[in-house]
Amino acid sequence: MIDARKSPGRSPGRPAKSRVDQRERLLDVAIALFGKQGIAATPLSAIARRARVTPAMLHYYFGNRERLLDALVDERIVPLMATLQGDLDAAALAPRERILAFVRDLFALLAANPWLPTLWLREVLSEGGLLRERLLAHIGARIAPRLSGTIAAAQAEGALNPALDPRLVVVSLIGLTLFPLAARPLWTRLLDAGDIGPDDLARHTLTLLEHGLGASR
Amino acid sequence: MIDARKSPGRSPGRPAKSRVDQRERLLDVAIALFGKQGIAATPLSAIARRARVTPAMLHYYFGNRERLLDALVDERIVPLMATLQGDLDAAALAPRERILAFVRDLFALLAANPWLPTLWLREVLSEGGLLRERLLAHIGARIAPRLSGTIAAAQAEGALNPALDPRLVVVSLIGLTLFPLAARPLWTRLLDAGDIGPDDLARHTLTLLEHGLGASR
Amino acid sequence: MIDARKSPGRSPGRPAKSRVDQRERLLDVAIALFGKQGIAATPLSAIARRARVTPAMLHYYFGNRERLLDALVDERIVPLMATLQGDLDAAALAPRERILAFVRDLFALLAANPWLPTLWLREVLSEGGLLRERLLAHIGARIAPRLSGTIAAAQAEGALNPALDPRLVVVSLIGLTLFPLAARPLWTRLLDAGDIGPDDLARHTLTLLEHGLGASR
Amino acid sequence: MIDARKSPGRSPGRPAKSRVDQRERLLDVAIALFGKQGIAATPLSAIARRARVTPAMLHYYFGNRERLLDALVDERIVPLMATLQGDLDAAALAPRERILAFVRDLFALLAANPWLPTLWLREVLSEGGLLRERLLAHIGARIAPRLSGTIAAAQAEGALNPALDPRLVVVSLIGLTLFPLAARPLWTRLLDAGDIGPDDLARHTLTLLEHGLGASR
DNA sequence: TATGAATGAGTCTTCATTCAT
DNA sequence: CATGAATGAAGACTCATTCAT
Repeated sequence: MIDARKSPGRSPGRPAKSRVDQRERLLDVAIALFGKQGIAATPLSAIARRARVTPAMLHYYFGNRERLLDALVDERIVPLMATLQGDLDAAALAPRERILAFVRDLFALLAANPWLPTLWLREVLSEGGLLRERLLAHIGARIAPRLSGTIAAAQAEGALNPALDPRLVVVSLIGLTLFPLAARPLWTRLLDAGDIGPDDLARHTLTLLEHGLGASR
Repeated sequence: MIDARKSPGRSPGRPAKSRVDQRERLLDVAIALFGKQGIAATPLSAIARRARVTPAMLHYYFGNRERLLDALVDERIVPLMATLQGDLDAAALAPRERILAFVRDLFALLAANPWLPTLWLREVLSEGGLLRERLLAHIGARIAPRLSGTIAAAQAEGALNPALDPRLVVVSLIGLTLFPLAARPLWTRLLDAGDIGPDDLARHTLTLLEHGLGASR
Repeated sequence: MIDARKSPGRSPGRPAKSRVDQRERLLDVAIALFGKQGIAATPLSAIARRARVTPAMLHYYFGNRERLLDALVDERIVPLMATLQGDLDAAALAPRERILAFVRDLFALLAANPWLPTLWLREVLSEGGLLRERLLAHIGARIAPRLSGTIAAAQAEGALNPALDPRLVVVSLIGLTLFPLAARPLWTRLLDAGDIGPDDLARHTLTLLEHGLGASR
Repeated sequence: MIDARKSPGRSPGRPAKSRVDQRERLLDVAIALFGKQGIAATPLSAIARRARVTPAMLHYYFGNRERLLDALVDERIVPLMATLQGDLDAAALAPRERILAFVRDLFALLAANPWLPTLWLREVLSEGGLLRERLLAHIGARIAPRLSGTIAAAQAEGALNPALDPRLVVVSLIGLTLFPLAARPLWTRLLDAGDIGPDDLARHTLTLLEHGLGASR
């Protein structure tokens, strides 16, 4: 399962404000703003203001802008991907089940971290995205091959239409999960869809995938 | 069908350099860079350098940054959308055919204008995107309602699984077209998929949609 | 007497637009704007826009900004001062009468050229004024000595309090004429004095000069 | 009485450099240059150069150009006006005495702050002056009505020629104080009046006000 | 005679970064 | 541990000026 993560709960009452806590808080603020406005459009001073510290303190904690991004990736984004990787490795499940678990957990992950879909779209998937190079190695090594491997296995088992290119199935999976969540504020407005929640979305996608991807019988 | 548009062919050798030509050339350069690096991350000086003019000249032609974006939207993006709108209006075709034509033309449009998918992802779909407000009205008025209307019509005809929410079908359509093209450089690298062209992608998506969206029989 | 000058009347119907006319028109516009906003705050482009020509044409007619100012001084301001000089030279009148004529004509001059008081205050009298050096020689040679000479003569005749320093009388004369007219928009607002016209002002000043503030006995 | 104010005396030798001191120093430099050259003609870079800091530091202390002007008005100009207001409120004095005290203090004030007369002429009294709106409210509320009220009271007491319009007396008072001081560098040169000091000027003006130009009988 | 195209220099402003305290 | 002071570099924009046509 996926845990919401968010800022590490500091039980009020304790003196709090340990060096580590402060650091986490700054990362929280940074990631929220980066997700909302994009990294290029978010100056350190904006993060500092929101966190009610001085810009100098961001340097104190992270050294410079680049290293703040490094920290963001290493401490906030990469850890989130462990679950997904786990789903794909779960040897106990049939390939088809593993894929469905992956999609379900991906939805949960994205819904639990609202900053993630937009950030990913803008800063990882888009050319010139500021987190791209930082994450490529990781995805390329741990997620992508496992995912396409699992899909190929499902096809071998007859659980998936063998005519489809497994690599394109990967692409489609992401396009049907990440994208709808990232664009949600938009289509909510545009299609008057305030009533559609992430769960409806997940269910819709799974239906679409199963009927679309299923061997025609 | 979709025409590539790009810069209006100036046969090299002729002096050319009319005011209009120059303007078009600057828009070409601007849109290419905006697509590649994002708008916020592209200073006017970068556009000027690429076009081998001074930044002052961009002001000469467009007044200011905002108005450059206005020009981009009005002269380059909005016109592209006429075809798509036409597909959805084609009263001669059955709803199901109209949807397929829309997807096919959308693919063609995105493939012919390589700057478009990323730009759209970053600057229209993402919160805080710099073209968002400029285009929302247009999409909301001309594309979105026609598209979901056509889908509903297809369902009424029994050509589409009536259990699906038409609004979510819209979202899925975009997620399966715009997104894969925008992210292509990425997954090409990640999945070692240099051999997959836009046509393969289009075919794959149409297959997926037909089997997924089809009435279950 | 003083003539209103303003732009040289081009009777509509004639082809007009001779080179000379155009030049005059540009000077009209320039002097009006300079008077209203100050010279430093008025770019050539503003003058051009108001005159419905291109900035390049201002260069065409005047060469550059400096020379436009030269033209303004030589062709518009210096000629206005001839009357005043004449008043002071009028040998037929007694000194006291010459002074009164000077004040009266100064008022008329300033009232007939509404741009003049502010322009003079800002650009001649204030340190760093942009017309200062251009006009100093002229005033120093033709107006100032004549004026203080006339005052001294009036004192010699017993028509003026001999205890007053004639040079300070000069200063006071200007302070009681130029200044009230330049600041009129302000005190009109501030003192709710919309009903006070230039004539009232002139009458008041002459009274004040002749009798001071004292109750008449 | 009026105190000279100027920059808060930092005895050279001590490190000083407190935030407040630096700020005051920058305001000193700014106000001096604005007085000398006019606000529109003084770029921040000129102030910075004179103060031997970078332009960025002006932004550090004041945020932007507008706010620098605000600070100037609030911290340097408005406080100066308290004395004048006090003079007019002094219930112990007869109206006539209050007016004389006002003129005397106004002279002292203007003489002690050499930047003030020109600045006021150019930036408050002239149309389009950059401090105009910022100060109008203040003058309109605190100075103007008290002054014309006091004048009317003096007339009621028979201490002032009742034929004069009190509002025009206000204007004349300013024209005989502010203007001569603002234009002093000019008439000093023009009338060869290097020997006339502010005190002579004050005395002259008071004489003139009380008796006019007329020979004493 | 007049101007469209173009630019260099300069202005205001923002921002990441440094450093002494 | 934290920050106030300060700055260099860069960005958007304005403007006087030039020049070929």
